[in-house]
Amino acid sequence: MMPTSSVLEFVDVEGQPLNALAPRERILKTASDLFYRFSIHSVGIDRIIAESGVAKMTFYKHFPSKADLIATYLRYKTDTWFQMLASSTERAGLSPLERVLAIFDAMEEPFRAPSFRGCPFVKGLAEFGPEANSPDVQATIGAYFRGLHEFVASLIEPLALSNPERAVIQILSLFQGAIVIAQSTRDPAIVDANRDAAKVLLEDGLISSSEPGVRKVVG
Amino acid sequence: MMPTSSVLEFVDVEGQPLNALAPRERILKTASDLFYRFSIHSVGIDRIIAESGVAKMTFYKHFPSKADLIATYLRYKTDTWFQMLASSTERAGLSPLERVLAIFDAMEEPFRAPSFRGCPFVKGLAEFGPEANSPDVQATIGAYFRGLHEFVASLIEPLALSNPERAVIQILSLFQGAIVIAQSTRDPAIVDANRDAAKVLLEDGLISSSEPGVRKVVG
DNA sequence: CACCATATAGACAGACCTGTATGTACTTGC
DNA sequence: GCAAGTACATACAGGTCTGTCTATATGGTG
Repeated sequence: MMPTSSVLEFVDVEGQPLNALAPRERILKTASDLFYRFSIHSVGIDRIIAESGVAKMTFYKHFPSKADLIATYLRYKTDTWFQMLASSTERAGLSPLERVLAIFDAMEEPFRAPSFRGCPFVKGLAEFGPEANSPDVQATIGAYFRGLHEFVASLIEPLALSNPERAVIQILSLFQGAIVIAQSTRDPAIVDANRDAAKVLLEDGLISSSEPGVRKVVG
Repeated sequence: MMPTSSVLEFVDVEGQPLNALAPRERILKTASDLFYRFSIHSVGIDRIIAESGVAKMTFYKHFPSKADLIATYLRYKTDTWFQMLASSTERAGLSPLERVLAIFDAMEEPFRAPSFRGCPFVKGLAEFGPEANSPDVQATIGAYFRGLHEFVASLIEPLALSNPERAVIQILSLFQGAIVIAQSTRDPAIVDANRDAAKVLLEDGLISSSEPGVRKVVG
């Protein structure tokens, strides 16, 4: 299916009010907002249907079950988040080190948004842990964390550190930790603090190559 | 063992089978286990009552509402967790720097436990965020995060860093980040990695006094 | 023994949950 | 105009949720 245009061909404009979108997008946007603001278990199908202005049968035509909607919601969050990370890290003129640090810049804008409520995947894992019975949802969450790990690893690899895997989990910790701190204290200063911390760690001999000063480089 | 006494009156019998405990303790232990393993919203009162082998009226005599039980559960987790942190950081012979790093040692054992499911308060915040309608629960979660912040601040204060507040949130990030990483990857190596990262950061001129090489305390 | 606090057992109300069923209106292509 | 596809509106089934109710059993203390 094409994005929004398969049914209503004139609704190709982004940022339209909800009732101008095709039903499937209305449902997904409404669910995404409600799941993130509140939590997944505490938001029922009926509410999503009511707030998206859709009939119940229409909902179940597009999403066979609530679990299906949840997984779609998490994939949607994954896509948009990785796009933000990519656009931050792929800006022209960044050195390999700066590219790693750019993931912290990507957080700044979301943190300042009043609607910020933490990491959707940490929240998802809180509600759908190993003992849950929703393979689709759990797989989507797992895919995000693996994807993030690989993404950071790919950024760190060009630095040619002596212990890159260790650096990856340290940077990931600063990254995920920043989200938790920002969520609980609402202080965006954590972004600068952790970007600097990451810089120190990456430049430090502990995790970089044992000969300080030898950097493999790029421009 | 006294700090927990507000919640647990006669817990001198650790490790006893559930049915040897008083009803209130049976309820709290069962609820604690279920809330943490699954999630709070997905575990109903009926299940807690069934698994703790208690009558419904007995439950509502000890806990006026489910929200009351949840808040008590979180206070119980707060108490036990701060006790672990205290016992790790107050060991004899530790330098001020080592005391800060000791909070990472405290995580190691919980991480290796098969029952480890992440931070109960991050999970709690995922289910009872700012828009929830459970003041008691939200207050308990907020109290934990403030308490942890103050605890780390009190450990860092003796180091006499030039920007202690910045160091506090960096260490907190490594701490909370380690929990998230451990939860999603199940790799306890994150503990050593982040303890070392914290050491580097604390010893680095960036967050210690601005004249590199001049270290106020440490040791 | 009587008294009382505390426990168990289980029915019940009222709300909410997911998912299905029924029927109707609107648009589009032939 | 007609058939097919899509969406809307609403009722309903069957289950679960929290919290209340009644009735009964037990154990310690006077």
